[in-house]
Amino acid sequence: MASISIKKAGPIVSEGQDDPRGRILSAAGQEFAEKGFEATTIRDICTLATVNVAAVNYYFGDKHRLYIASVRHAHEERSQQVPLPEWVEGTQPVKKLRDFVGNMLQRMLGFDHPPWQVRLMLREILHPTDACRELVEDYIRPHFTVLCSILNELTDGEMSPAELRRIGLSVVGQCFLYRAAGDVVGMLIPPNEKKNLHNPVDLADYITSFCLAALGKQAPLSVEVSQK
Amino acid sequence: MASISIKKAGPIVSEGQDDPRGRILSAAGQEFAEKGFEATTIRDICTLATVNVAAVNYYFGDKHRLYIASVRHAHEERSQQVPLPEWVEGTQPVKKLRDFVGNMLQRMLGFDHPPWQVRLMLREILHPTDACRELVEDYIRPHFTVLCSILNELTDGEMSPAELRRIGLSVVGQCFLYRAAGDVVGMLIPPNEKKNLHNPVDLADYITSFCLAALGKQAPLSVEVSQK
DNA sequence: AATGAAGTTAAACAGTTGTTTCAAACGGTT
DNA sequence: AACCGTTTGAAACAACTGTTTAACTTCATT
Repeated sequence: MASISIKKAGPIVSEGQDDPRGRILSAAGQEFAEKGFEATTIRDICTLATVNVAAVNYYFGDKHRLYIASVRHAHEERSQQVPLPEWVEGTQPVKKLRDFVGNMLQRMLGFDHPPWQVRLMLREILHPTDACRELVEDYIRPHFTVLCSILNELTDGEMSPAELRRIGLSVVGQCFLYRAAGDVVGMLIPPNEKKNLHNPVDLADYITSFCLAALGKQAPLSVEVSQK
Repeated sequence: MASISIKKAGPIVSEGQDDPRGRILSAAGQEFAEKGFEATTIRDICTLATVNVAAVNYYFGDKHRLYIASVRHAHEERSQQVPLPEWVEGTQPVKKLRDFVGNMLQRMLGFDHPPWQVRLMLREILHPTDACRELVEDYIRPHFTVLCSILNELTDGEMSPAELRRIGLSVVGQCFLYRAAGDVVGMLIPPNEKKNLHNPVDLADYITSFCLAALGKQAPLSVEVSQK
């Protein structure tokens, strides 16, 4: 009746080929990332996962709880795929900032095709649902906190937490645009320019320079760039 | 049979209360902006517009063409609602940049509740469909071109078009984050901080300062801010 | 071998979807 | 009034949706 027992993932789950729950989770993530919650059908997911339609209800209860679980699955996987860089004691904050920006772009844009995990998280950021709070607390906030502490080092503790957060958002915003509005950005700039400049490495160098210059930790862009 | 005559809007359409086509367009825009294409039903739209379900097919052919039309309608309306500022001959480029950023934030964030037009366009930017190309060419590119020309003035023509575009994207990105990821930003910062700092005026001042400092047209942030 | 829980299946359910049909109502012109 | 193209209306259509049912298999434990 009211008590439906739903199979939960144990602490250690072997996500091999004979793990229906894992296959559903992976298939659901890809479909949800591609088409969104409403446009994705349980039948599509189950076809991709090669399981019966009833399996979703059996393992997750319903479509909504499957979505929640797939978002969690996505950011857990992505945390492992692209972990935060670790710095040795005494690393220059300038280098830390450059590493962090490069890491963030790597995580957001990926090497070639952005993995579905990021696209799914992006959907949740843009149009938050129940899955958003956990995503923010477990994934986004920790990263943002690291960024703010780097900026705090960089400015020798001269700035208030509020100012640090605002600067942090400027850093994130510049990266975020390429991830969220990448298609439109690609339409605004010439194709060859996109190939030459819009790769994780050059973008990270540029965005870091832009921010360092704004903070007075490096010569302004207009001077430096115009001289080269 | 194959030739279905669809009522097209003439050059001048009175969008009064007795204009079913206009009512459908407006209702569709709001619904699409709120829920997206798939999750929005024709019946919802027609109920909101107080017309019969058959009216959508009569005036627009099908749901997809209604969507295309409503995106066009959205950016046409928004262009009139928040036109680009006009500057008198000899206006300082610094002021132009500040005006432009303020204008962009106004357009993106709105005064209080962001109008549905912007949210609909945002959806198209994030997950482009057929309606995107027209949106970019008629709405986004003209604005971006103005921004780049302001940056060109500001840097005394020292920078290449490619560099100007990249800096332009830095400006846009900082604004875009608050619009696209506003909910998550709101979760990352304390509530009172959001009220105090995250309004169009203060944000425009800050973002402009950040960019001017990066370009060496103003003292760096860390010095200026830490002294006040 | 018998048991019973766990897993899987095809089929069906009730509700909603976009779209179409066709008759009625409208509004101007003859 | 009679005509006509244009617009509206309620109802129906077939297809698809998430979800459930109940029969079936699998397989370790007794």
